[in-house]
Amino acid sequence: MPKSDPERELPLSSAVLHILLVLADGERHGYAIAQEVESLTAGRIRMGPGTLYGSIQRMTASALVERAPRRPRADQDDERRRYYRITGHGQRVLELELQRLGAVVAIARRRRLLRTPEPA
Amino acid sequence: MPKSDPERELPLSSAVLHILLVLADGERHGYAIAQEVESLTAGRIRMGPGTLYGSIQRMTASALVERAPRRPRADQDDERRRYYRITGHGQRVLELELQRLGAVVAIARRRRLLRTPEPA
DNA sequence: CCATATATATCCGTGACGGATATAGTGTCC
DNA sequence: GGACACTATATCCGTCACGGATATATATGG
Repeated sequence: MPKSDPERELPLSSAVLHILLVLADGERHGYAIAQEVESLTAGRIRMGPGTLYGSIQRMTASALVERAPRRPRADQDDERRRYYRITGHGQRVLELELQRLGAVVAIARRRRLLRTPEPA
Repeated sequence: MPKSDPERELPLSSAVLHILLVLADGERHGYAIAQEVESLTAGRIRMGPGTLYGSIQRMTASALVERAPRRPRADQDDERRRYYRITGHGQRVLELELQRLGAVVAIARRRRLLRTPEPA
């Protein structure tokens, strides 16, 4: 049996899913994550500081993400920023969750509950 | 402005989404909903009685679902059952949520985070 | 008849959510 | 230079969803 079954952590909350989705693209600091989630979802998902930093703390504790050494060149850095990256475990959990959601959407399409087709 | 904006109720919890998804197919009683959610999701989503009846209560209070008069022929009925149906409001909320999830899945596919294609 | 499945309901501990608040550096407009 | 908005993180804490435990009762199958 596997040490820690990623399936056990599903389903993810909306906040956790979107944070993982953004971090899967590369390292980000907290505030940048929140901004990118908002633009990525056309403003539908907005995270206040409580949800943002609270979620990051819980996700760090469950090893979905981890602190990353500061990256940008010092001259364009902001000392206050704290960077995070997705872990291998986080990637596995994210993929499982996306598969699960993909299956839900597929069922909805088959039942004609979702008219918009998958865009190319 | 609309009387009650369905977008305001998103994102849905996993339990609420799946209950709506099952009820969109037709009336069901509580226990049947839980069973169908489990089979529909290949056992990935299981609802204990607390989540099931608690969610139904909250969903009734927010008019996503409503009690339905008992339907089956009396000779094959079970008096204990309570049937529920999705409301027009519930249908609108469900469709919006499915569109939102479809967009998330589409983003994941574009980023190669989800390998499985949409099945025909 | 006895166990299991069906069916609903409530209780309640745990914990996520998220607005409010605090702090402080940065940028910009007038 | 002062005001204001934005950037950036963090904690506090009230509210409420979640979900296991428990209770109750009928239906079903061996």
